[in-house]
Amino acid sequence: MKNAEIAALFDKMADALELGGENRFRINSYRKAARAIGDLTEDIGLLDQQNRLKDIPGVGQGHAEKISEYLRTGRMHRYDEVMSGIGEETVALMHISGLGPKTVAMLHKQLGIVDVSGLEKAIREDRLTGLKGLAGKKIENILRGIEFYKTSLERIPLGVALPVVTQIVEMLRETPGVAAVQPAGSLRRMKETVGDIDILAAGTAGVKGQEIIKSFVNMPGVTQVLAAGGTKGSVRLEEGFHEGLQVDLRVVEACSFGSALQYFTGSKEHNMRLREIAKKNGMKISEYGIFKGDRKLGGRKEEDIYKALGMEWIPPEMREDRGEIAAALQGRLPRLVKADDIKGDLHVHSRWSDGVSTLEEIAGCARAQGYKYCVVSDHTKSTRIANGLDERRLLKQIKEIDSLNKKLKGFRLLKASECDILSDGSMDMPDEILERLDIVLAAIHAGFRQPREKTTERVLAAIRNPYVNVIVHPTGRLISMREGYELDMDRVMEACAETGTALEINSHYDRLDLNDINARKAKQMGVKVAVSTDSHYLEQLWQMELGLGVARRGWLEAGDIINTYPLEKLLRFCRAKRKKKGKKPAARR
DNA sequence: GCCGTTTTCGGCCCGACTGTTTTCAGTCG
Repeated sequence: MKNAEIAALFDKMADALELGGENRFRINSYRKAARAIGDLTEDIGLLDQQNRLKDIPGVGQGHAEKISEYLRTGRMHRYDEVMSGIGEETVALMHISGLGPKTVAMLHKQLGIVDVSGLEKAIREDRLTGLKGLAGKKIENILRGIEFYKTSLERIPLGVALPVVTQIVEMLRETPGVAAVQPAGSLRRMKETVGDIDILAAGTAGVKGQEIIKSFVNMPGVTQVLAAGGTKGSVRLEEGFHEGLQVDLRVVEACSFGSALQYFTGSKEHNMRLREIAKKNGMKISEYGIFKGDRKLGGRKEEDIYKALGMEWIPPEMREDRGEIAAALQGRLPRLVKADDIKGDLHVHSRWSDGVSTLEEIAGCARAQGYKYCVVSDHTKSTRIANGLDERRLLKQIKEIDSLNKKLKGFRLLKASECDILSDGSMDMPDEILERLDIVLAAIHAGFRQPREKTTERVLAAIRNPYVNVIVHPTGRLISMREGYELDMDRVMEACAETGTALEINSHYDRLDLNDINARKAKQMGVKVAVSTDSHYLEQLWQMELGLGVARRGWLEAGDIINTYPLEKLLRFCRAKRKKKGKKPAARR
């Protein structure tokens, strides 16, 4: 799949064009195309073969030709053209906070600066002073930007940012004069990683925004104040919170809290689309409200904005301009799954393998969480490093769970296994043992570097096993650490739909696997999903929240998710596949 | 460079903050 590669090329071309002072709408068309290509679940090569490149939103004749050319020849002459005379490192300078296209272009032209080290040297030699718009403070800011750029290029996993935000929000709630506080931005949209944190606050009557901003930038943990005006404060945090993490606070009047929340939640693409619609209807949206002429139609609540535009309120997780606006206009938004729809966790490890808790502790904690059941799914023997169970130990665990269940009323521990899919596609446990389990999870834990075709066949073999109910962490990716294994997701999902096998959204903050795009694809292909935490200690059970975020970003409803089912229905789902045993699945295409 | 209830040309979101300026440009989200 060349999708990511091509998306990156379009992004780089957009940067280079911006640097060249190109028409901003043209630049935007490259960015839009880059994003749409990055979001594709289909192989862009396949789309090209089927002459469907122009079906991609934002890809017209011109972009389609560039993509085709690249797929055919491995080159894109437009790329070479826009990058001629300018290096990738120079283009990357624009990503330094405080530097934009104008300044980088000027530095390049007047001082011949082409990369970060050249820029640092020029600053040391004081060669920037005297250039138009550059003086003491500005240069100081650029230096700080360079420092930050060098230390932290990566976005932070949602699961790391969320606890930090909770802490800051609590601190703000206790600040005198604060009437309301709410996280916004990509964090509120539950995006898997966040670049910075946006928080919105409203003051009580008579309190000046400046006072709230002042307490915000003076809170403990702040190492650097980037801005401190009357409506906006921006800081970086020290280690302990998360070194270098940027947090922005906006303060608005209560009468604009909803419109500001809508605005600062984004995404940018979603908001741009809304504003287009507003404009067509003679309205205007800003963070202060929605207006027709001088008349304010609303802004106190977020719903006001959507209502004025004739649509339902759209849940934050859906606001990515992926069709949610059309759905809202037609009143066809899905009723997204909610936390209290979840009846149990389908993937938890005990101390029998590499977890730390006993069976009793897991049962107690899951029950306290309000769950009706919980799956104990320890590793199998091939995963030696995790103390995987062999047949004898698994049989022993089954016995223990049976006897424990007799003592539990209104709650059940489910007997299970996170069984390895071996490199030849066979299972790490014989069918006679799997048959004794309530539910069987299957996973790849080794042999990541197999070619796409081989890995796909391996997973398909597991899906065809009549006892396997869920393929867990299906792509094996670790966020910003490891790409997943190569897998033909179309064939995997077809086979899942056909056999009644579910795919997991693994909620561990490093995984979130399936991701949002694949989760939505699963639904479209009629595949059921399991949202589970893969907890190894009980303090991780909260991460269900992260997996639910992914599910909601994938437009999933309770009915799409098997652990919203009551116990009996879940067990029926698992047994149904066994009954199909003997029926040969259709030959692969 | 894309797109079409504005339809093959003329649009394409909007405002705040900073640091520089002497009325505003650049950057950011």
